[in-house]
Amino acid sequence: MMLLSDQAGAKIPRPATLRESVIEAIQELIVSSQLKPGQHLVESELAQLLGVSRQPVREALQQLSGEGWVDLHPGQGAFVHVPTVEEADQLLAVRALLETESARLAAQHASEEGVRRLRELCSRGIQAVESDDTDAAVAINSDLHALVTALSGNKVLAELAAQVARRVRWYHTPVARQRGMTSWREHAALIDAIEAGDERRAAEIMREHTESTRASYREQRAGEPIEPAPKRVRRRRTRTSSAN
Amino acid sequence: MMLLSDQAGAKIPRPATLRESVIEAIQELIVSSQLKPGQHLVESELAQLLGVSRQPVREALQQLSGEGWVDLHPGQGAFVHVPTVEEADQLLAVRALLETESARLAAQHASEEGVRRLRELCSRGIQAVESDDTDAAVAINSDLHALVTALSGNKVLAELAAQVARRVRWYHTPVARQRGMTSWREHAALIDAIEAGDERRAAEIMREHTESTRASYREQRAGEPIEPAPKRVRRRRTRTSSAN
DNA sequence: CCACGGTATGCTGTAGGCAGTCGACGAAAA
DNA sequence: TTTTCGTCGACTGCCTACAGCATACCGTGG
Repeated sequence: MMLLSDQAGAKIPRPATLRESVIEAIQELIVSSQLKPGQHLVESELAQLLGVSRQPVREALQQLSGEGWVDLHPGQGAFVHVPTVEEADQLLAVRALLETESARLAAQHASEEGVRRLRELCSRGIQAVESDDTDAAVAINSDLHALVTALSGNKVLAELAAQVARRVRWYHTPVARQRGMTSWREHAALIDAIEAGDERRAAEIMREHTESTRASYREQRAGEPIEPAPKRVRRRRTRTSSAN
Repeated sequence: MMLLSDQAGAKIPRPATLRESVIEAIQELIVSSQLKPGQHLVESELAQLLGVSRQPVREALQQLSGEGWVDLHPGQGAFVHVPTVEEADQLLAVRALLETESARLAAQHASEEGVRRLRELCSRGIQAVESDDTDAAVAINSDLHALVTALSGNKVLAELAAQVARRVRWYHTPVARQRGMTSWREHAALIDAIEAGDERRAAEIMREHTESTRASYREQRAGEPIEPAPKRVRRRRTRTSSAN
């Protein structure tokens, strides 16, 4: 009987509700800048674009609003959230805080199995950097941080950290690519500390690690004040609606 | 012209969208235990109960799921989240973390005006305790903590803290009432530290303050293992639907 | 008596449609 | 020319309706 479903974590790629698909699609459109900050998101347009009805789009927009991707103005609709430099810094500060605590707890609770998986990810990350595969490096970096939060044993903390991390990635994806190999040396040191159960050191390393990311963001923000003035405005009504 | 709308914060009591009203209504039903943990929330029933259509209810449930009040199981519907002792502890830990950092930042940035408002709340809280008005005391306590997070100057942090605080309140409303006057002495000390700009002391006081709440929760949890075994199950189908 | 498959039912997920509302545009008045 | 009011258009918010699915019931066979 129980032959099936024993394979833990081997969940069938659920047909996933349309809502979830739409959420991911819109997130993708936002991070890829196809939807620009401040832009008015018209439900019917998105619906048509994605080939679904308005309802899943509505629900997706609301969920995205809950995670800070879009701003919902009652009676007016949804607008892509305009990332402020200030807000990005605050986000990075919160991330630093959450991940530092995660590292501390991970040092307390991490199992050998967990440490093994950390090392696995770390070596794969270094490999990716050496072969200049920055995309992979960034992805593995995220996985590693996510694993640290998971190993903290505090699910609430892990979930919050994950949410913040997602937003951070949108705000300054390019920055993450800059620190290169240095970052992975810090990762290795972090794992050592976790394995040794040295919570103080683990926390300190993670703190410096995340704060240096924050500093690196602050440095580069001089060059690009993000966007000039993306005023939130309902899209002008198409005068001559001939050309669609 | 600009005569109106100068009065800051005097926003017209919006007719509020149905969705928001429904969200608050369901939250109220949950905290008041009219909807029990693990219970299957049928959209059409809630809709009828609240006198609205299914759509606002759906949207409300999804938003509530995002904030951890209900769990959404695709294809099965929404279930009231079952609060675990373990999870409550984790939530309190996260709250302690967020508020400690808030206190530290507040000590750095708080204005005189802010400190004044803190003292105002503190004295009102003491007054409430002295007149045995626990409800008011709890409310003022929340306001005070919220104000501290606001004074941190980090909006992201404040928002996260607020979200966590809301959930905490559901998990152990009764506990908060126990610590009485002690809690308010700690508040006063905290405000002193913030006014003095002593971030280290402010953080330490807040840490002890929130951690003692956590400890107080842990102590009392021996008596009531919350609920026996509220299995998540779809409600049985009504055999004879005669009696509607 | 237990196990298994068929059937019915209630629910969710999605679509389409209607009314209310908000903003923009343009004309009239100062 | 500048300000104010009326009108129009489009979009959101909500409701109703339908299809698909997962579960519970129940008869039949071992």
